[in-house]
Amino acid sequence: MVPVTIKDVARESGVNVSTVSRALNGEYGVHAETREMVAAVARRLGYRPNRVARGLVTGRSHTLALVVSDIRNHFFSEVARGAEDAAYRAGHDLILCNSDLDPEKQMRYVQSLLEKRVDGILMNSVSVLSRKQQEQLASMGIAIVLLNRAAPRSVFSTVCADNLGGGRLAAEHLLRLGHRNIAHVTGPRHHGNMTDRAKGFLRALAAAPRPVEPLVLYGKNNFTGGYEMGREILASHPRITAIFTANDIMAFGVIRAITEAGRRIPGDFSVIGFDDVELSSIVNPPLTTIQQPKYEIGEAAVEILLRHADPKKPHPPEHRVFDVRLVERQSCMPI
Amino acid sequence: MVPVTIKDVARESGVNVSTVSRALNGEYGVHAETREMVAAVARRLGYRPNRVARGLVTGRSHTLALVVSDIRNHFFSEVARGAEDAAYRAGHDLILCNSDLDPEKQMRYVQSLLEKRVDGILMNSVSVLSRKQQEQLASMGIAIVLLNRAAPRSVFSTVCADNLGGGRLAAEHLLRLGHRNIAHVTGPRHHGNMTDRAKGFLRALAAAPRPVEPLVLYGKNNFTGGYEMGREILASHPRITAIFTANDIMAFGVIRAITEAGRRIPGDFSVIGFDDVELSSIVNPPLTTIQQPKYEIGEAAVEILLRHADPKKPHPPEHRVFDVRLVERQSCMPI
DNA sequence: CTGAAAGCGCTAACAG
DNA sequence: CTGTTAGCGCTTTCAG
Repeated sequence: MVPVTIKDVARESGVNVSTVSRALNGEYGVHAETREMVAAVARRLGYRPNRVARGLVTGRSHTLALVVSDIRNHFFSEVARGAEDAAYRAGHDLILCNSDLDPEKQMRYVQSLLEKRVDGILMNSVSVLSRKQQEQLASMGIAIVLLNRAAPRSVFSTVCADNLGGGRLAAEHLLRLGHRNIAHVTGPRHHGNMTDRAKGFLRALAAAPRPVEPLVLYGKNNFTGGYEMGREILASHPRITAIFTANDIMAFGVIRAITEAGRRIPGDFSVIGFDDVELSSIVNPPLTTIQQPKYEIGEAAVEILLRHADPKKPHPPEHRVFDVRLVERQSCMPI
Repeated sequence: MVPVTIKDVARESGVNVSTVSRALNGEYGVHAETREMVAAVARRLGYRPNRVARGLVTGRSHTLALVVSDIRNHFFSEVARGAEDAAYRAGHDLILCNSDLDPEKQMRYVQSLLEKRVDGILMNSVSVLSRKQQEQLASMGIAIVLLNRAAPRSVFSTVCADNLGGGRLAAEHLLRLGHRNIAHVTGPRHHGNMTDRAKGFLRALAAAPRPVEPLVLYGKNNFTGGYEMGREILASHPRITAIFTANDIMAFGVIRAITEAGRRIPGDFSVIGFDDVELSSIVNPPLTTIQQPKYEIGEAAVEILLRHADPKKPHPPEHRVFDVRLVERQSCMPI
């Protein structure tokens, strides 16, 4: 129960602790026999190196952290899985933090992670933070990768999907189907990713041969928000025939509002979402949506993080953007 | 960039490091003035205590780990959120591990976590492990809480929902609606929780005034599994009017098979699930299901873990079972 | 190839 | 109330 240390192994095998250390870490300059003997003793004693102690001297904890708003959000659990797999492959652990997008909480987490000497932090978004907090973050001397759109001037590395392109894809699809009375249902203003989706969408609609100007509704970026905005469309905007929502969950809310009112999808309304959440293929009707590679985003973020984790050789920030694609299912039809 | 240590603070404030330590940790026996002075210096220098150094001497890392099969599973992301919140409140961090139910991988994780000196491990299930591996685990001298049914003889603490009772609730509901040709769609045999759900279900059906013996189908416990078994029911068991699935995702698969065949829910088939996943209220029709308190399970598991984390005062294993409840939505109707 | 020794940053007796 | 002194378990010069 009381853990066996490197000293015990040294004593038991009649060599010095430094030799044990070298032998076990496969360093150069240990006689093969010695190495094997030490290894045998270590195994016999059930020796487990104490990584905390090692971390203290090497300065590297082999631990990364993932700060998301809420792991229950399917997007983040996908990202988390990709990140954890990548971290695992590299021999690192991943600490999970839920910030609820609360700036205070997010900063507290970062402080605490810094005290734990994590090698790097993977963060949801930093847009809720004040300018000052962001500068503070940047000056902390820890590797940080952000999970949102590339801000070219940002000192942080970023990984995200091509939200702009995704918005465009959605617009082109609706246009192609002949819709001209179109609504865009999105989250709060200035929500980084969603803003880009809206921007790509609006631009593509404006660039059409016969430009269309959609109705844009802002609300909560969840099921309830979608539901509420769906009801508003039903009540006040009778000409709308197609709706693009900034994420799938909002689409589900919109769909609920519509079907509840006895209207049909895609018969009366075409709706297209964004994300391609697991359940998008399961709902009825299956949702046409823009897919973004969530797992790969998590993986890539960790890979970048690891590349930047060594404070001795600084890298310039990297910005990686993943392509998205249209997944046609059954929630859209020609006008 | 080079971190400031307790020594720097000591030098700068003209006291000994031990005084700094005491002052900053709010221990007894430090002159109020001294404490404030030290605190001021620490703040000015931007001192951040190095927790790994502290952990080395105190023997406590203030880190817990959560080993689940896959965080993308909604059940686990709920549990993870509850666990993380509880850990955060207690000043602990949570390391996330995905085992894919692979015994080797699971044991490797545990080894690695042990080397990191985590204070406790919260684990999915241990049933995939061999008897020998389980004993090994138990003898490692680390606090472990399991997320599955209470095995009274188990040396591990456990937290789970009342799966037996949940199965019973489902049976009673279907019986109450007048169904007598009933199927149970479940996962692989010997899947701990699901086995209990089946058991509770079968018992309640057998205990009815006019006992009914259901058709029981085993398959993959995911959407595809549900879909396949749904098709089998359609093809080979024409008399079935009600289906209880061992989880919601399988219910979605069953529903898909049924609606795809042009049959209606709840008109032709009543279906009831288990879990009350977020999207159960979103699908069409909204799914009647047995709700288990996922978030609370995660919370409780961490609380127990923390209680057991101090190796100096051992506790006997705790077994906590959470009540479940029937959530009536629109996927069931009287025969 | 191996041992001795220093020290990572911090806490915890033990004196004073 | 505060300073001195040992380490925690490990890696890493530096000698030998």
